[in-house]
Parts: sequence; C-alpha cells; structure tokens
Amino acid sequence: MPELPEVETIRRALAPRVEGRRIEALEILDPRWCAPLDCAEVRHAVEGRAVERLERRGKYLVFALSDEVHLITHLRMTGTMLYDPGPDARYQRVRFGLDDGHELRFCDPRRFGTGELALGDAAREAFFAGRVGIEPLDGVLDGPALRALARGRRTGAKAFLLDQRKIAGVGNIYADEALFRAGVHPLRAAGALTGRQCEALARAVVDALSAGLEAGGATIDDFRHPDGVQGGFQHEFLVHLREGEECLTCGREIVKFVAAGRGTYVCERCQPRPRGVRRPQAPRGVRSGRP
DNA sequence: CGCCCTGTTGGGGA
DNA sequence: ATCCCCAACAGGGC
Repeated sequence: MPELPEVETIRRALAPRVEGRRIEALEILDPRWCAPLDCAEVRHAVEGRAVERLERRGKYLVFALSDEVHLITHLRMTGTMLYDPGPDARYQRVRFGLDDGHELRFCDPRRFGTGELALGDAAREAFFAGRVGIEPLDGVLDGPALRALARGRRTGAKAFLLDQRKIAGVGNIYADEALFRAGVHPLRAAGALTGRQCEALARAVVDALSAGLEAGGATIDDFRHPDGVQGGFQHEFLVHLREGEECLTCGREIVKFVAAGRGTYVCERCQPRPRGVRRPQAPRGVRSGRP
C-alpha cells in the first residue's frame, strides 16, 4: 500500500504527536515483525526512550530515539500505523504505549511489515546505504541524475524505477503513472533512454509523487490515515487509468501485462513499445506447476 | 460453496 | 546483473 507519498503523509500526521514523547511500552504481538531479532531485545532497546524525531527514508518510517537508537519500520503492502484506534482494531501486530497515555498500533493483515533496530547513527546509515538511493523529492532528481543512475542498465525502465537502491520510494502505482506521463514504455531498456526521455521521466516521477503527496497519499483503496480515515476513493491526481478500458489521452485500449514481476498497465500508443520488444502475454489461469 | 488467481513490497537464491 | 519465487492473508471471479 504505502509508497513514498503515503508514508510521508503518515509521518506528517504522526510526527507532532510522537516527537518528544517517551515510548513507555512496546508490545510486540507478532514476533515475525522484528524477526530474526528477539522481541525482548527490541523491547528493551526501545522502552523508556524518547522519540526525538519521526523520519522517513524511501518507504521506511524511522523512529529516531534517544541515544542514537533507531527503530526502522516498513509497512510493506498492507501495514497501517494507527493513532488511538481503539482496542477492537483488527490485525494488531505491535502496540506503542506513549508516556502521555496515547498509543500507536501497527496493524497489518498480511503480516509483511517489519521493524528493525539500528544501534548508532553509523548502523542506521549502513542499513540504508545498501537499500535506498536518492530521495526524489529532495530536488536532486533531474534528467542527468536519472540518466547517470540508469547508465549501463539493460533492464526495463519500470524495473529501474522500482529499484529502491537507485531512486527511493517509487512503487508499482507511481511507476506506471510516471512512465505514462513521460510516454516511456516500461520495457524500454533503462540504459538506452535518450536524454530527452530521462528528462521527461525524472520530471514525471517528481510530479507524480508530488501530486500523490498533495492529495494526502490517497492512492490506494486500502490506505488508512493514522486517524483511521480511509483514503483512495478516486485516484483523481492519477492521469493514468489503471482499471479502465481506454487511455484518457488517446482512447487506445490499455493493455496489461507483467513487467518486473508486477502487474503493469500501458497505453502502447502514448508509450510506444520499442522495436524488437514483444509484449509479454498476461498469464491467465496458467500456473507454473510445482515439480 | 470452494478453488484459483491476484496483489500497494522487499529479500534471497538461482 | 537479473529473474523468479516466496512470505500471509483478503477478496474477487468462476
């Protein structure tokens, strides 16, 4: 669910309410959350420490605690971080008890969400160094920067955008959106993008993420604001029609196939398929049987 | 009713 | 470097 704009929306909503507060209790109801770390160990490191800052890096939500203790969380696909949701909230995995009587509950039906510990600023930097690249909304992503990152890569443009080690925070929905806005086919080799295409794609990534952020991260049906408000009724800021039949720009039928292992929606008139590249067949009902 | 497929993510192994 | 599969569950199509 949460790509960069969603996580940032959550961070902004929560920061004023948790910064300066001490985490008095950390109840890990699902040990899988912090595995392979021991729950008691994580609990001991967190409890009693103050949240100095609530930060975001890529799609990670980071509790920067006192004494350089960093609790690095990831919501993955279906995780939500709710503020005082009430005891009947479903799929509770972790409870953060704050020293002002309020609480944060991490809820996640699919149990993909994770919490990891970095002890010391250096450990935190090491954690991110191998996982996330530049922050696209920090003003550092332009055509030349994107071109430098894509240089030499033979993989498709979509797989490139989804690679968190290059550009942080772009997920499946914003990748499709940016490619559509830039008129770039997802299977076009990233390293073969022209300067003009890199320019368009960089701008499209920044614009799409910014639009999502302005809309309060309401991209996805499952999105839930920390206050429990459901978002994502209409993807009004998304130019690219995902569910519909026809391209809003030219009317051509949107085709779907699997690219970079994800469902991918394309208008092959607005995003011309490179010569020599065949459109993959969407495997329907076909399952590569187990041996 | 029940089976089968899909999915907003990232890590690990081939 | 790149691709495929998997984690665990809900929901929809048939």
